[in-house]
Amino acid sequence: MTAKGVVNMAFDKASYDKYAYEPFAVTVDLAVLTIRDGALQVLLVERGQEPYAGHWALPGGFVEPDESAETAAGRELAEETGLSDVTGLHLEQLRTYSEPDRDPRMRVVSVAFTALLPDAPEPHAGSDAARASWLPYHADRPLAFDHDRILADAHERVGAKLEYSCLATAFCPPEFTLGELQQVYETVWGTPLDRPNFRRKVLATPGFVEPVPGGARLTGGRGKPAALYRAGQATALHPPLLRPSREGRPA
Amino acid sequence: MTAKGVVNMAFDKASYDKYAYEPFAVTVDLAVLTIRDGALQVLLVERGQEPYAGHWALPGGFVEPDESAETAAGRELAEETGLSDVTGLHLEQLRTYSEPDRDPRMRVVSVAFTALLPDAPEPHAGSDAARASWLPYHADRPLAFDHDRILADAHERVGAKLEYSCLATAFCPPEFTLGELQQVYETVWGTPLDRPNFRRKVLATPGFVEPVPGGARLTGGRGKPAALYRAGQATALHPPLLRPSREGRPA
DNA sequence: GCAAAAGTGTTACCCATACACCCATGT
DNA sequence: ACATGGGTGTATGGGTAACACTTTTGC
Repeated sequence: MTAKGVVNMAFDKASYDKYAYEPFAVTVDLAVLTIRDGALQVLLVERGQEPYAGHWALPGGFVEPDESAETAAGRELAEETGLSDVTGLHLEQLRTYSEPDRDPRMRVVSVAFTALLPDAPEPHAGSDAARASWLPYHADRPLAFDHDRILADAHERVGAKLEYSCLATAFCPPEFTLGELQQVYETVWGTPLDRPNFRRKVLATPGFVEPVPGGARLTGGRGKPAALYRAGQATALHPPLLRPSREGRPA
Repeated sequence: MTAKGVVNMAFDKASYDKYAYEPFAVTVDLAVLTIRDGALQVLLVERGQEPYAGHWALPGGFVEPDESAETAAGRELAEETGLSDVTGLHLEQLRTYSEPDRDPRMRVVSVAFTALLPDAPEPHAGSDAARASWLPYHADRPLAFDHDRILADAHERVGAKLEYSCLATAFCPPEFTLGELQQVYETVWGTPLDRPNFRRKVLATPGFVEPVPGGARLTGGRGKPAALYRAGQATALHPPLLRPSREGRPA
C-alpha cells in the first residue's frame, strides 16, 4: 500500500495532514567495498559529533524530498568520494533498517545500499565527514549505530551474488586479467581457488568476460604477461560458480 | 549513516527540529503468496477510495512510531487475514520503493515484504479494505500504484530463492508429501520437473525434509498413499536445485 | 638457472538427466 | 482391469576437482 491506510483507519480527517504523525527521517547508508592491496576494504567516515563521536560509520545521508533512495545513494557517494562519475560503479539496494531505536535522536529509517568500486580512488574528506578513508574490512573497529550489522549483511550479500552473477567484474577496472578476477572471488570469499578450473569456468560462461584483442599486462613484475579481458553483457551465471566446501552447514 | 547529515550539512540549528523537512510517510506493502488449487495466488485488497478506487492493491499500512517495518508487516498481515498466528508463515523483506511520485498524495516510502502461506485461509475483509481476496497471480488486473512491479519483484525473488534455499516448505502445511513440495516448485517456476530426480535431490539434502514416522496420505483419492514429511532445520540448499533449461539467457 | 605467474591438458568422480519400471489405491 | 499418483532403479553425459605440466617473464 502507499497512503491507503490513512483513509480507512479512522484518520479520515487527518488523512492529508502530513504532520499528523511523528515524522520519519529517511536516509541512505552505503556499504562501499573495494579491493586494495589484495584485501577487502570499506569506505568509512569518521563522525565528528555525538552520538558516536570519533567512531567510524558508513557514509550516507538524507533522502531529499524530490529524489528516490537510489538517487540519494548515488549523490551521497559522489559527495563522499568526490567522484561523480566512477567507472564501473555498481550500486544495489541491500535492505532497509527500521528498528525504532537505531538512532537515539529520532526515528530514522535507513535504506542501505551496497556499492562496489574498482581501483579505489582516495576519498576526499567530503562535506559530510571529519575524515573519510578506506579501511580493511576485517578489523576490530566497532562502527556507529547498527552499521556493523549493515556492513556484515552487505558482505554476505556480495559473497552470495558472486556465485550466481557476474558481479565480480564490478570490482575490476575496465580491462583486467583473469588472475585479478580470481583475486576478487578469493578475497571476498576468503578461500583460495584452483586457477585452471576458475579460468575454464569463467571462459565457458558466455558473456561473462570477452577478450581484449591485443591486450596483455605484466601483473606483478614477474611472471608471464596475462591476457586482458573486459566485462561481457551477461549478468547472470548459469550454472553458478559455487563457493567450495561448505559442508556441515545445514542452517 | 542515520541522522548524521543534519549535523554537518549546515543545518546545525535545525538538526533536532523534526519538522524541518517535508515529512516522509513510511509504509509496508505485502506480497502474500500461496498455492491454491495448484495455482499461484496473491492476497489482494480492493481499494474503496481515490486514487485507484476500485482497483486491487497489495495489503499494507503505515509503520507506527514504535515499531519496525518487520513488526508492522506482521501486524498488517494479521489484520488483513484475521490470523495472528499463521503456522508456517514466512515473512521476508523484499526491497524498498521510494520513487518520489509513487503516491500522488504525498511522499510515501514503502518497505515491501514477501510472505508465503500454506493452505491459504480465506481472508476476512479486514478493517483496512473494502474487500480482501485470494486472486490468481496470472491475471490481467492492473494493481494500484506501483504494486504490479512489487508483485513481479516478489515472484522473481521467490522463484530464485527456491533454487538455493529451503523456502518451498513455507508453502506447505506442517506435514506434506513430496508430491506437494514438487508442486510448489512447478507452480512457482511454471515448469514441470522430473519426479524421481526431484525426490532424490530433496532427500539427499540433509535437513531439508524429515520423514514423519507413521504418516501416509491419500493425495487425490486415487493412487498410492504418499509418505509424509516435515520441514527440517536446514535453510540453505547445497548444492542448489536449479531451474531447468534457461539457456540463451545472457542478461 | 630459478622463482613467479599465466596458461594447457588429463583423469576420475560426482551428480543431474532421462527414462524404464514396479507399487498401492480407487473406480 | 485400468487409471492415477507414489516410489525405485539405472545408464549416460556434462561439469567440477585435483593435479601434472608447459610457457613467459624478471631477477
